[in-house]
Amino acid sequence: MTDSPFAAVRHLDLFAQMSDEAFARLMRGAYLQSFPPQLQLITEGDPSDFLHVLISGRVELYSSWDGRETSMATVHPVSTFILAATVRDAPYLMSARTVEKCRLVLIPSQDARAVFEQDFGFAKAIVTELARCYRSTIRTSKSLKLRNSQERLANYLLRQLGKSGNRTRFELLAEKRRVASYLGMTPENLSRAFNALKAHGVEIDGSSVTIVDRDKLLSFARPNPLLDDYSN
Amino acid sequence: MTDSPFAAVRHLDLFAQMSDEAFARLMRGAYLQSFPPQLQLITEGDPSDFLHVLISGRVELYSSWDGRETSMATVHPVSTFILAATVRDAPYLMSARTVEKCRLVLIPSQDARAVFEQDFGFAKAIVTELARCYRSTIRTSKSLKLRNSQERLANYLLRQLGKSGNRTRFELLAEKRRVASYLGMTPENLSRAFNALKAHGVEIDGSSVTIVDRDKLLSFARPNPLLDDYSN
DNA sequence: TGTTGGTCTTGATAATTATCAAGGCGACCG
DNA sequence: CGGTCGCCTTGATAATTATCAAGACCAACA
Repeated sequence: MTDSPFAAVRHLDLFAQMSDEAFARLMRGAYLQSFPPQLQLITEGDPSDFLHVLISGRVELYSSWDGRETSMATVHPVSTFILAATVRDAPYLMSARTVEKCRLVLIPSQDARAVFEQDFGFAKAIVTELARCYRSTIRTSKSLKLRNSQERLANYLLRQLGKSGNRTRFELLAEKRRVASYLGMTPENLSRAFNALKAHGVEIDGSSVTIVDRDKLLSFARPNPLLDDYSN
Repeated sequence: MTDSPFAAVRHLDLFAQMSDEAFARLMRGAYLQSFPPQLQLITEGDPSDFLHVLISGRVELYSSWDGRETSMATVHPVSTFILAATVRDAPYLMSARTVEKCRLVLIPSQDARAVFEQDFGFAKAIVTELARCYRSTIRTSKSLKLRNSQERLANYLLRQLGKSGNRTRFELLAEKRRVASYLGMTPENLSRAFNALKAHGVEIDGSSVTIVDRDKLLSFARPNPLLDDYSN
């Protein structure tokens, strides 16, 4: 086990402000593990045994009820997930599965809680991170309630456009069925929504999206920082 | 200005763990204010000037986009709202209006942030509170994506039933149009959903709800702690 | 006591979204 | 190279939800 994955953890905002001693205590029981694609890491409802830090690969968070399933988020490296369940010592609210081959650092939840009780810097960083997650989820909820599926897709594409550095052409970072579920619709509906957006300056070829007319898309999507700016 | 509202603030989980000194510093610039019904307290997008503590009355949190509006939550005393915006020093994501006559303690956000930086107890309490809010919002989002409107209403009624101490008859604590918006539907649709639930053991008379057959409602609603138990 | 304004309900209709079925396409693999 | 599998798309249809319009009800109030 090399030192580098732990260095990557250390550089995360969540762990950067804590003392070396507290970080060492946190990592004492932590370990790095690799997982194959499509492996279920977490089952919702289970007790939160580990704080997960994704080092490489992608992880999908999803939830189920009564045989239905919905994609809640995709986690990209390097970041943590299920922080809230860990600090509350409560069951996971979402399941997690690897999308591709992944490396994760697993930190025993009781260690995370113990260090949280002792290290002020860690506690402060957790506040910042949880506030960010909370606000992000509020935005998701607003988007679901205030917009129809075409509008959600249009704004999703604009956000992806921003993340890709405003190159007019970019790749969807997940399969369409996953994107559909994330946006709260069926794959069929997503397909038709893409067709509808052709009239608003969007071209799609496989997983490659081209924003032909950004202004036209903007005037249709009406993005709003209170729904679409996930940075704060 | 009597001392009692500040005592009520002190007893909130969020403020109970901090030092007397830190609490005093926090309250130095705080003040109690009364507001009439239907008054807009906060406009989404505005900078977060004050951490709000509701002492009496009810406050509705809501959001708008493109002329549409949706109810996000109803705040009951004694509790805080817009904590996340305050700690992140970010714009409010939701607007707030009084439902009835309200008394609020307003704590300058910069004081809250300053004390948060200094007082470990306060920081820890914020973590707990934010994690609770975050998980609550995740549940809302899951409910919106995994359930149709009748199922959302059925489970909402079961939650209200629990809150009322399982008395079979209880009052809706908000106008139906507000409940409808909170649950992500129109008032007309809510009205029809209530009619549909008659077949599953629910009787409605004005704002008074009677659960005639709890088991029948349970078998229709299929409540799940991962969606409906807002306590942790 | 009549008026007024709001909410709630109901019916009719439209829009949105989901479901079902079939076929196309591409990747992977024997 | 042919076959198989999964994903995506399209069409047809159904279910869900929203919109529009009208009327009932109720509380506040002059």
